[in-house]
Amino acid sequence: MAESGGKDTRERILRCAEELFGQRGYEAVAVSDIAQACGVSTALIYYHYTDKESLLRALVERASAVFDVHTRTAVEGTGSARERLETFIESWVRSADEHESLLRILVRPLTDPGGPLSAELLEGIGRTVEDLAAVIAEGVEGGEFAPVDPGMAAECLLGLVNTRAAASVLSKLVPGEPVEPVRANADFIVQLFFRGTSA
Amino acid sequence: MAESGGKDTRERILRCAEELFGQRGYEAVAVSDIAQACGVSTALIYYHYTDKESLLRALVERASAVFDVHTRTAVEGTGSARERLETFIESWVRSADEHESLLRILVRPLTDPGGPLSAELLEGIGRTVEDLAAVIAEGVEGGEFAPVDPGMAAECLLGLVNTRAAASVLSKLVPGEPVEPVRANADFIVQLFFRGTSA
DNA sequence: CCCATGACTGAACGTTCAGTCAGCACACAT
DNA sequence: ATGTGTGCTGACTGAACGTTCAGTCATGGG
Repeated sequence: MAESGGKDTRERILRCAEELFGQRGYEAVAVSDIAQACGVSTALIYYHYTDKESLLRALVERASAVFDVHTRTAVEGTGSARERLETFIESWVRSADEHESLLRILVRPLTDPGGPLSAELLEGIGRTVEDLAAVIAEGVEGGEFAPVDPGMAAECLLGLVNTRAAASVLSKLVPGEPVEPVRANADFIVQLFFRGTSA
Repeated sequence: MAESGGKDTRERILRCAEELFGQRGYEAVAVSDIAQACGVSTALIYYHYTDKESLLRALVERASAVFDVHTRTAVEGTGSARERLETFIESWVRSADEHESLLRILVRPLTDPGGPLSAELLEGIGRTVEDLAAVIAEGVEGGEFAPVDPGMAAECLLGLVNTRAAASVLSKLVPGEPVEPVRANADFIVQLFFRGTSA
């Protein structure tokens, strides 16, 4: 037992921050909000983290760890380009569902540049696009895909999988919109990306 | 000449706000920033607009006017579902390019719920999705499209066209990313949505 | 028993920012 | 001249927020 409180609350603080940042966005959340949310004084947060921004940075690292895996396995994995992209889509969408707040933190600068860490985050997104583009280019050269522009296709693919996160925002905040099951959504994106809507 | 200054500066203020909100996001922009950007005192902004939020509201109305047209003509227009969706895509992407800041203001709550006006904005996005879904449903019933889920397809379509706005953020902030010409982008989305990437 | 250390708090400080207010300048009508 | 209204400003206020700091409390080793 003993001195367990330390690391423990550090983690609790981070999780509260994750949820609040994900729900309301970085600037809309006061440090005192985070403190209150996990029953702790504001000063304690500064005991464990140097900055408000360093809290965000810790979350971004965690988020990158979760989502970058999928891109890396798509690039380095074996199998056809299509197979690798399919598993990319499935695992990304699943992670998006499990770590909704983290994904929102990652992609936020796309609609809100000028926020904190947006330069780093955009760079990360740029790398993801390039990685996906490489896989798509492989597929095009191998005759698996039509001769599409890999860069554009990669952007669109990322746009599609991230639509998941956006859709969950929508469905939570506008009454009519139903929550789609994760699996159905991933399958839908796979179909749309590879076959389009043609009859 | 005479009292021309009134409406004129009112408009100038709004345009400065549009640019700054679009670039940095609502909360990152101080009212005094807007004032400085168009060479005017802070107090004058409060003379013309009651609130900081009312500035945003004025912009949102303007943005809705620009983008809702495309949805309405897609719903009410004549021609096959596919034709109407194609012109929707083309005109939306063109507007996205011309009114980048406005679009960013419109879609921001997707990655940043909890911001100001996010409820209204999300509702508007929800309506757009429903409208598109209706057109897609028509196409499915008429045998034009495969039997896809119209709601999901509509979400994905909107995700695709808005990827344009995101891409422009990307290309401006990460060095490697090139700016794609508008036309090529629209055509790409049309192809991807209707035919996928199949060879 | 004492002291060092780590976890934690309450109260404050400095700054930033949305919003206010009293008043100036100028045009026009009387 | 004198009033009236519109467009506009500089100086200011109150609140919120990030951040700091002095100090409390429990624990565990010497």
